[in-house]
Amino acid sequence: MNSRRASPQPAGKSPAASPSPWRARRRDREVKREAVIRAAAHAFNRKGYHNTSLNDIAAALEVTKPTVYYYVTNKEHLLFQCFLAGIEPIRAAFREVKDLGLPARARLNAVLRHYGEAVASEFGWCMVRAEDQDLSPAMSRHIKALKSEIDQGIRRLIREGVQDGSIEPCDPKMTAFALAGALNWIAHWYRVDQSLTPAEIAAAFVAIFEGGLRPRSAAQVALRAPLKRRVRIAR
Amino acid sequence: MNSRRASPQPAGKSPAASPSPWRARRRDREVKREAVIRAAAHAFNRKGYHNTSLNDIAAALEVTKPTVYYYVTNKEHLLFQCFLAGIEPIRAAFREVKDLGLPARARLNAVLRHYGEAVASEFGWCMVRAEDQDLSPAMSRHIKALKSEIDQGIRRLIREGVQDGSIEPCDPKMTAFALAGALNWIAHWYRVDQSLTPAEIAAAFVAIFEGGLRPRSAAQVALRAPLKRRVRIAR
DNA sequence: GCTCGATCATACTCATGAGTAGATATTCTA
DNA sequence: TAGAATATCTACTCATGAGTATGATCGAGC
Repeated sequence: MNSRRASPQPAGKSPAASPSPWRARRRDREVKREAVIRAAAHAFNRKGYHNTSLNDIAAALEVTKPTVYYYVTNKEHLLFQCFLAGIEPIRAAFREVKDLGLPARARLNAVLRHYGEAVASEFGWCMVRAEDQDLSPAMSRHIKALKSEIDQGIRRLIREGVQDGSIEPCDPKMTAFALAGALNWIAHWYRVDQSLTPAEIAAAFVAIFEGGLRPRSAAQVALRAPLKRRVRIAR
Repeated sequence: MNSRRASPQPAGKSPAASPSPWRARRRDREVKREAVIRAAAHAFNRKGYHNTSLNDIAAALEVTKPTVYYYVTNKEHLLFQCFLAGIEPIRAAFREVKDLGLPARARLNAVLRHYGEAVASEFGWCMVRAEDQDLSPAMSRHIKALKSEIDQGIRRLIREGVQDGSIEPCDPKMTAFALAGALNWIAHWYRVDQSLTPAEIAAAFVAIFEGGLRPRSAAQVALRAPLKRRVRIAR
């Protein structure tokens, strides 16, 4: 669509040389573009996608609608950008944790903590709530693929955990749904209840997932080798 | 608005006598009204609230828009009716379980099972996704109150469980958020993945909540005695 | 000072969808 | 069978919001 920027080398200049006057301009433009995306995320967060008009977003930035369209191609792309901003930290968490040599449950917990924080972030709503229903088929496929990547990553960690004995045997699919669901839901209530930080919430949730509701007695935990958490009955 | 039904006694007839020919008529009307609500729930389910027009709903019923308006006052009320239909079984579950003399965890599990089934039901989407953002302030308050009632009910069961020793000590608020969130999220994926029945899913989730991810050895499960003081040393 | 491209505003178009006014058809009762 | 409810349709109004055509402005380089 927008092809103005298609040829960044004005032909005839030395290619690799000087970042040239554009660099600054570009950065400037990029900064504004990001401001638009942040403003959109904020508005979507508060009022929902459908109840937010591009006029609203423009007004929040103290510009007019065509200005917004100067930076993004349309509303759907705007949502998509918010989605990407929200999901990227989660993908990063998977990469980060990959080669740490930890047992799978520890890796899973680390990922879930990042996941929870991402959902409670500015872009959490957009990430969690970008629905097929609101999107063109192409965009829907794209988003679904990214979501699925996360889902599969969680399932894989669960499977690995069951194999290395750090996770109680369970159905990886259902368990992944339960974990992700609980965390996703944070986006629905965090807005109104900010008594905890995202990190605290994520940590609390991970603790709940780990232990489960059923009370556990002290003795047994010890006999699982590599674990450090202890429980004691104080009579 | 619609005041045709305002004076059911045509003045001059004996008031308390004969249920009169109206009864049948009324039932008929009620049947159609429910059909409208079901059709709406179905459409909301598939395409979301904002992407469903009343024309769509009318078309699904093979009538026209004004006919739909003959049975419901507006789109928002329609969503509200769907919400009520979805949430009622959950409220019923609380009542049902109340005087059963079970330990709190068993009562909680029963409620959660019903909860999960409700979310996976036809009206699950509407119940879970009826957002303040889409509703008038009055309606929003009403829905929030009903949702809060459920939330408080779950928290109460958790607290009772911690007291009677059937539930591991935990923060009731966070735990309730985690449980409800995981179950609510079913509404997002059940549509596309129907490999399990709602009851099976609910049961699987409850099992996950109970046990947690941390492996537990076989022996210990048996020794859950009535009441003991337990202290957990975390980290 | 002039030109050119980047940026932004004014003032539209156009489609969609909620909700309604005012017929018309149907059915039940007297 | 007249007439009164009841039920449904045709044909609108009206507001909103996405997206655009077009022109003004501003700053950098010559």
